[in-house]
Amino acid sequence: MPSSPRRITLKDLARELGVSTATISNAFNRPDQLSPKLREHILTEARRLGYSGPDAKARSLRTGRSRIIAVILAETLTYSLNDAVASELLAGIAEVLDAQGHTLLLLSGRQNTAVPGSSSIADGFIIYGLMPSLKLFADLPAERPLVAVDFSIEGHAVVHVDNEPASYAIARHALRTPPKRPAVVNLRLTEQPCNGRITADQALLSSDRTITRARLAGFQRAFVEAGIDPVTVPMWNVEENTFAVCEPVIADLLDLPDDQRPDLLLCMSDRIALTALTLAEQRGIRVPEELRITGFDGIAEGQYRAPRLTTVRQDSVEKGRLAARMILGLAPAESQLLHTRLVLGETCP
Amino acid sequence: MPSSPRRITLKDLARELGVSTATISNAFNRPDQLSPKLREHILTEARRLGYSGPDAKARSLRTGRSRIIAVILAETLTYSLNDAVASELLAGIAEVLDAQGHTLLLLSGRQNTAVPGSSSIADGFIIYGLMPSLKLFADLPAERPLVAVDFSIEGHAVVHVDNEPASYAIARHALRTPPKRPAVVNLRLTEQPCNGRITADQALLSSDRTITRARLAGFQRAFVEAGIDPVTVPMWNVEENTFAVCEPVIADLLDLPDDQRPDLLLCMSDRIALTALTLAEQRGIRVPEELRITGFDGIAEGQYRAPRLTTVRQDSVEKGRLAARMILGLAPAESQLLHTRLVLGETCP
DNA sequence: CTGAAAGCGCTTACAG
DNA sequence: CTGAAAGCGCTTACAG
Repeated sequence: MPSSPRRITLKDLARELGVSTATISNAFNRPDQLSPKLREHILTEARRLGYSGPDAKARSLRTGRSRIIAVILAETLTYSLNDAVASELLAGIAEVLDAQGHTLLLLSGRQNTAVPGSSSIADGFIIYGLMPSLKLFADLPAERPLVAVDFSIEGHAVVHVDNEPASYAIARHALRTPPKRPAVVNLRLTEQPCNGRITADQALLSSDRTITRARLAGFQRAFVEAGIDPVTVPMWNVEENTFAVCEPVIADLLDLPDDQRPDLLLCMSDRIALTALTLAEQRGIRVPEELRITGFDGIAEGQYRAPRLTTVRQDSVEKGRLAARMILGLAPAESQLLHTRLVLGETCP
Repeated sequence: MPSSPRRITLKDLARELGVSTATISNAFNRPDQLSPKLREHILTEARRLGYSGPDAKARSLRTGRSRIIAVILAETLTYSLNDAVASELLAGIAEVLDAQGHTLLLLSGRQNTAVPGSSSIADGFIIYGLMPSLKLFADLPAERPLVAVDFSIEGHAVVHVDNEPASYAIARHALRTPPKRPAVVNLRLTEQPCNGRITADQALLSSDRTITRARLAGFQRAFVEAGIDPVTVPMWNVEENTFAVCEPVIADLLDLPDDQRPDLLLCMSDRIALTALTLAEQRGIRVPEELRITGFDGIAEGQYRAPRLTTVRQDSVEKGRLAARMILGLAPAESQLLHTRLVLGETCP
């Protein structure tokens, strides 16, 4: 019995205890296949000899299942992990996976060099946000389940929210008090990167490329209904949903001369709206008296402050739970449209 | 050539192309082992036949390495993903792993039933925060690298920050303006769960159980130095670093009669401090005139607002990067103490 | 540069 | 309830 530094295997343990490998395997995986007494003996001895259960790599090869679900995020992991909406989604996914004895593998469609290699380990895939290229999908094992969140992939179930009606609803609410100078701050909506004012010659992404196009459509429907020609409403665009990237755009906008500065800002995300709120406070611009602001998402940070953000709440946690249930086969893999809720805060009463 | 629904394997591909399996494997893994021309042919045909590269499960079993690093979080995944400090840590870890072609598996030491089973797939482990039980470690493969973050495990490298000196520094700064009624709001520091005022008979966790004990020690050193007996400083405790859990505790504290309400709050986290700031604003208590507040962590949310939080900045992203480098063998597996930085905002000038 | 063969550590019908 | 055996899909010395 040479005590090699090598890790003990199921086979070693079987030999040691004088039983077959099947019995050891059953002790760990199918308690009903052997007497409780023998099972107890095996588990005790296993612990004593330093065997901590069947190796996951071998098991997954043998069974074809790893109990790992991969989430592929359109953005970098660094960005996604610090984004409240993506974090909520992940939390919802993790909640369900965990309860079902599965684990979460995080991949990024943006920077990741490991996707082609590592992805085949996962039992299923949840894809969040638009991928920079569709080539990625070609590398995913076609026979494994795949659910998309917040965008559509031909032939797969999608979980998304009612972006257009939600945007329409919040814009209609805001326009009930007629603004003098309404403006829209878009999130990554231009064909070419643009962090600032959108000029007339810039092409916008189509709605199959980004959900923010649907949000703009909702705003514009409300403008038309309120008798405002959408073409006359100035628009800004933000390339990334972070304070650092929003800040110069919002500063640019708030630093316009008083008679040009917008008095209503329809923002496509809470992050944009919160940035506007902070910069307005710093400049002594009173919210909502001189500037009304609306957001989108309903993240905690916008509600756990004073004044609270007027926004649209989308339940990203529930989006995550739903996607995870679909992947695990606990819910039918049918596209689901989640509804949102108008949240009236003090930034646009 | 029956086109089975089964996924094509390396072996199938070898047979199809009339070469050996070794050659196919080399085409994907060791380009230098075959002619570029043959390799190109193989890769092209592979794509045509729907073979997207060697199966990760089989590869990991064969090589013993999965290119997966597991992060085990002390809290639930739901909590951790929504906590700014944990998210920053994860972002730092992900950044390094990604650059090195590795991926991130998220596990929770708190709720996870899958840890025992799934953990053996990972090449290494990063453990964040104190585990509820040390039994967990017994199930981790002993021969794989393990790095702890923010707490110590016998025999393993640790990445942590200078909690005591940092807390001392910010308390000393705050006490430079003598407070009438200073108070401390602790984070999970009592032996028994306590969400509210800490009474004299309550035992506190020892410093090998929680980093917040070191933070309290730093505060108390500054109190003594300022001629204030720490025993006379009232303390509150918060069980979870979320707005929802902090809110009742802070409300309790702010709703004391004016002559008992603290005028200086040393908080052990930015989340606690931000909750205090929000509730103070809602009550019309002026910060910093009537109430000065300090935090700990330096999260973005505390700086991207007005007034900005006076706090201690710890670079959690760098903590994550460092831990990941150690796990991958890019940095020596030696314990590292990171330094923090005092950040003077407007909540305690 | 290529091929035949062993084996990574399991699970699972199947026969007893 | 237990045991012998096949095989999951690869990678890697090794011989040629």
